[in-house]
Amino acid sequence: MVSSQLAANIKYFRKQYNWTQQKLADELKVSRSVIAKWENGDVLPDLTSIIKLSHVFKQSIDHLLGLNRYSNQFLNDFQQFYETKHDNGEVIDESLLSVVDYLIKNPPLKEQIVQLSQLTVKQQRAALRILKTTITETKRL
Amino acid sequence: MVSSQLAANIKYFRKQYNWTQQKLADELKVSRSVIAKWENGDVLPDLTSIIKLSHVFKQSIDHLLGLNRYSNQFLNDFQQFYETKHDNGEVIDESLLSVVDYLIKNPPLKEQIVQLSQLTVKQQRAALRILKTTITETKRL
DNA sequence: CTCAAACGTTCTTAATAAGAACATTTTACT
DNA sequence: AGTAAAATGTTCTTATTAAGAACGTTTGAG
Repeated sequence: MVSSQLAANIKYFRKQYNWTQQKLADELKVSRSVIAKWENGDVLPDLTSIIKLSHVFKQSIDHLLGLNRYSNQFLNDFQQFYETKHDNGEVIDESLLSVVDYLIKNPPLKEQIVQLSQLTVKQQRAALRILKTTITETKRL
Repeated sequence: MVSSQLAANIKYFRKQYNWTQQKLADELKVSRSVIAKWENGDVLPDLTSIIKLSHVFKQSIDHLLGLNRYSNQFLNDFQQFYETKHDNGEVIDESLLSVVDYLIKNPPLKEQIVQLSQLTVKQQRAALRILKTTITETKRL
């Protein structure tokens, strides 16, 4: 009940990699049966295993646990820093801060944005439309 | 040995809040003695307690554990700035700030990322794959 | 210097994760 | 559909280890 997402996420990410439970067990150096138990929510992985999971799946632990909160400490620092860089009165809005935090936890997404920024303006607009539709449709499911 | 930082961080954040071990224990609803053991690295908090710690201290779990995988490239001034705030040597990745600049100039994209972040992890992964494919294909034209 | 609050340690108990072995389900192939 | 093999789920036992209580030690304000 700590994190019902964890079980599902382990299974999900394992499948993303096309791994069997045995393969994942080998990666983490644990028995296969315990993987089954993690994925079924019978047992919570101990901290060592959670850290290993976050490594092999390249996910932040918070993400793995399905906790999408962010570090206010970091955001405060970022805001402070950013304001000193743009002390001409440019305003940062709240959502930018949460987006930044989100991107930090999702390097693959950040990388795509880098790629996106290198397209032509026209291509960027097209890609944005597709993204928007994708998200809208996903939410309707 | 999992994370020697955790012990120090618990103590550090507790002191930031000017809390006694007893106060923290009350917040987490655990005994005070176990807090002492956490802070001295004698014992690792279980997952439930770790999640609670990340809540009361408003820190991401990765941050609390002292795991920072975005460690190699950091924009120099932000790194300096950040290091003066946290002298524990944690880092953020370099392309982040340029991405931020890009997002500031593209509020619609920023808004889509906000939307994206509110989907389930699974949906996020799916959407990201679509975005990735979109960009890759666009570049081939 | 004192004593009270904060913190550290030891010992025991309880909780729970790990692994092995066995059972079931799913998949691939005919 | 039928079958064998691979993949996954479950049970039971053992071992690990965290939690709490009680006691000991340090620290700091006066």
